[in-house]
Amino acid sequence: MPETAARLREAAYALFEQQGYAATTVDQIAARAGVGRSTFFRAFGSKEDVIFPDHDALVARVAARLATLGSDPGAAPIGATEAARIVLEHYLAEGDLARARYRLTATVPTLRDREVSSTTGYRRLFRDALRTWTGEEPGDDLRAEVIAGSIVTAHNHVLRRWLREDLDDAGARAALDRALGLVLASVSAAVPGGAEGAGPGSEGGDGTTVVVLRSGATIEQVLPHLREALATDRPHGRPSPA
Amino acid sequence: MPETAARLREAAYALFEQQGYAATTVDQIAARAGVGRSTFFRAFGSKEDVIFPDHDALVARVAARLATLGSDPGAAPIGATEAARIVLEHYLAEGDLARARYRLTATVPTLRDREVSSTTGYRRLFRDALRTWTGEEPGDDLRAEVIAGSIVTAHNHVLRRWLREDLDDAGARAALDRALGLVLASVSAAVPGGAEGAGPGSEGGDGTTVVVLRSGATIEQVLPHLREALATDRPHGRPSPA
DNA sequence: TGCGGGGTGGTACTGAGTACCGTACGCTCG
DNA sequence: CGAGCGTACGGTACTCAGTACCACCCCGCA
Repeated sequence: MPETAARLREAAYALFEQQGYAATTVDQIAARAGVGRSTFFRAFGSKEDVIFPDHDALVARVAARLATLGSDPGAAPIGATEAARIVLEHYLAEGDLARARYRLTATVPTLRDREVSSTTGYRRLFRDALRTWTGEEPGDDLRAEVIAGSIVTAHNHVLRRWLREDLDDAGARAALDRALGLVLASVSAAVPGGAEGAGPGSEGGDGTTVVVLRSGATIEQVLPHLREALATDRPHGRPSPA
Repeated sequence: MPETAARLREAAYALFEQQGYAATTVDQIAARAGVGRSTFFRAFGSKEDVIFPDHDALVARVAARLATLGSDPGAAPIGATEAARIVLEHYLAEGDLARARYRLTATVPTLRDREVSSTTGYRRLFRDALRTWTGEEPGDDLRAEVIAGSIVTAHNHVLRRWLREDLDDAGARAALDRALGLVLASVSAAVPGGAEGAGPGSEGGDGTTVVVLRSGATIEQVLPHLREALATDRPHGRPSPA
């Protein structure tokens, strides 16, 4: 926002693209911006922060959107989709600046790590918001975590394609809708819509788990393959396509 | 493995728990271990590396397991499950050391970021291994990315509960099976063709797939639960603990 | 004119990480 | 036995990010 910070950011990006991130010192950035070194660290807390400026504000906006989910379980998928779109729209609005940042983060391991770890914040946000949907308790919220992670993954997948210019703005918006639709559809099956308890018959003490991936066949069709799988003496059975 | 590195690691953990991570200098660690500062940086590339030592070796083992997936599409879920188990077993074998590391990473933001970004390696590994399963191309592999992320999330969820001592070793193993079963079940529906195609008796055109995660039970024990699961008219079956 | 506060520049310091050199120990080959 | 040689170690010196602190200047305001 302030004039000085804008000049510093501009100088930093120019030097990074020209000499590389590691080879550029904070002194050089400050000198190019015509300010002192102290001023740089006042405007941005660190050398990395000059690349990820308004990140916190964006997180806050997503949090605000997710906070409106409240109690209505049906609102979760819609709200999550809109929250993800907030992030995408932010990058679209940044335009070339976002793509310049991508070129940097794709190259410099330090910056890539920084960006990756920043996604954790979004994961936590979505997980907490989705817990009321999945009906889980904090600390035992596997479904919420998985769904949250899938949403973030789907968003980042689309975003990355836009950053690489595989997609234009409209294409990215459409792709995000499709991606989130795919994720939420495949994941909704695991959400207790009617909120039933455990699966049928949880008395098994030996830890055997049978997962039916796609039903529709009769027992008679499945049985021989199941028998074969259970007959193996290997600790883990093989999948039995039927 | 080397004697010197072990002493350094021991000294580092002792000082970190005593004074905190930031307040401990590399000089102090080296002095306590009775070696010079140069030796520390020769053994570990950085102050953080002393906490995450054999990470690369673990990644390599997972990669090796996933590399055996090859072309058989039905092997993907089992192979992924076993690959995730490799990681869990590694932490279980570490025991108290892993929990000491967790206490550190839970406290120090820098270390937490480091650990988070390290999960990216696993995500990439699983994604690449799963691409043949999902039948996607590099760069347009949304499903593979989502499934890979879900597997990693599920694993980390269980691992975290074990680190917090919510679970003992056996409980963690069982929880990982259940968690991965849940994830793979809800996600396999989105895989085109699922696991059908190869394997014994691919006459079932509807793509029903039964995965036995841990055998040991007889058919008679499993059958009633399986019948119940197949009787549901929902498109995707739920995991059926038996 | 005097006074206070925010943005600024400058100086000095700590500590991580790197480069380099000298050295000691152990090995093999002549 | 000694000469060479590679490896691990210790020490020194340097760069640079990040922090703390202080002096300054400009501005509005009384």
